[in-house]
Amino acid sequence: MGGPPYRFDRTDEAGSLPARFESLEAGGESGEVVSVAGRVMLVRPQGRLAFATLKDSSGSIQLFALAGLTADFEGFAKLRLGDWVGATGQVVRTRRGELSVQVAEWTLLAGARRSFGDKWKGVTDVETRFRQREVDLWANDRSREVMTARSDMLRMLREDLWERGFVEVETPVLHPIPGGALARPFVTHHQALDCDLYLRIAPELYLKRLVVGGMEKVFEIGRVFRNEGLSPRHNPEFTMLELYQAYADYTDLTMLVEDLVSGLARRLTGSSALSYQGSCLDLTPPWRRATMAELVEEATGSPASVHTSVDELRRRVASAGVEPDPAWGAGKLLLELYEKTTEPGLFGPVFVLDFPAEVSPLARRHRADPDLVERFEVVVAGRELANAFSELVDPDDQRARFVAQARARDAGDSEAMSVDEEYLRALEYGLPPTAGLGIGVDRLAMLLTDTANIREVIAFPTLRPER
RNA sequence: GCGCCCCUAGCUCAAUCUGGCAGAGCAACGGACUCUUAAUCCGCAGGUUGGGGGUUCAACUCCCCCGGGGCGCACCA
Repeated sequence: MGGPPYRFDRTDEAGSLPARFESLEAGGESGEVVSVAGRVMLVRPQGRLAFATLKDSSGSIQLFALAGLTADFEGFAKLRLGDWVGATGQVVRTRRGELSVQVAEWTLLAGARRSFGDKWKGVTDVETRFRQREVDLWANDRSREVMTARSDMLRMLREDLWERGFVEVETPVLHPIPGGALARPFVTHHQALDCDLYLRIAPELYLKRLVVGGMEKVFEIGRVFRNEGLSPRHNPEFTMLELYQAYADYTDLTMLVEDLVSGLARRLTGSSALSYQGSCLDLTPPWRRATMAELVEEATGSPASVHTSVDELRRRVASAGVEPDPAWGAGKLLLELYEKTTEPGLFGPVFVLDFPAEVSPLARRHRADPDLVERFEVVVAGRELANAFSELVDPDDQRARFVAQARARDAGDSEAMSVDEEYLRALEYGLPPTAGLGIGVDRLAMLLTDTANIREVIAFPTLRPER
């Protein structure tokens, strides 16, 4: 059979050569033969000499071909940008000081029929970059760096959690009832079972069932799907880290979040104080802790809580520019007030503590105030990064919260939850005191790679299909 | 979903404001060149200006519809 070879024996990565041959002088020959492989990024044919820049995933190296020395020199001089080449030869340094592989033998590993072509500007068109990520990754080093950083981040996250005794699990993506978050799901259909299934909006309920079963520390890093709009901070499918720890409450998780995130920043960027989109972001613990009520008062100048009169809350929500729904209680009104007046001004890192029970159907009531729950959101760089709470363990209270959600759902709230009997049955077996945490992994990757658009950290972000 | 902006050669961009022959660099193709570094030089080719309709003697340019994209708003992580 013809065509390109089925394999190629590479001895060295391009990026490893400069350090190894640091002492080689200009015009010098090392006497060492290496084989390298990669993509041709530039070609500089020059009569009976030719230079090419070869790039692999570790870096670049110059190939140096000579008519009298290189097999099929004519073919080499005709390489096109984008061709994949394997080359073998002695490592030399040219007279001008460029470390090179002096090509004796070479082979075309894959020809590029298409090339993006511009050596200087590469590919900048956003649509091309995300629709044809293969071209983006080839043309833009930065894109590969971001992908690699994301992988490093995930590895470190897992290592951290394993060291702390957490067990990684996988739970269903296809859910008979979407639960664990307030969001509109994607619907699909199973032919053999002849029933609709929903792509998960959160793994939460299944993970807590594992805790019921005795798995005291579990986590899952997985894709979740929400049928909502796209934005620079929202992709319909995104990656969530959720973890559950028995015998712990939400205060324990504040410390865990601080440690995890600042530790990642330090190991990935070298410092727990980093620069994000031109702003200084210091993730060194401890982070500020403040209740939602305190923050609203701070931002608006007058006190507000779930115990403020509904009339006053309604008035203040209206003056913040939101038409209050008559069905909203004090809790929902306070959350609206917070989201409109306070959250936009937060940069963080800050723990926003103690949410209204009304808007938190899976969280346990606050030990000091039954109208609140023990829940926090983490705001970092002006956006929500994580959400956590002491888990609701009482099956009767959970049923009541589900029923309230179902009523809202019947009243037209497409993001409200349904009553999940399977989950209630699990709770009846006994869920020990447990704290649970969710972190938006893509947003964490954005922070750590200093990228402004969630699409930068997702290899193939959701786009409208080409027609 | 609503508002504003963008779409010109394979890539990066001019020409659009003020309607008057669609251009350049890179890539590609042909050629020259024995140390280049975005090599250089000579030559050649490359377009239904996102699609459709309208106004006009004349439309990349002005108007309308459609498609795709970006940002903002809304919702969320």
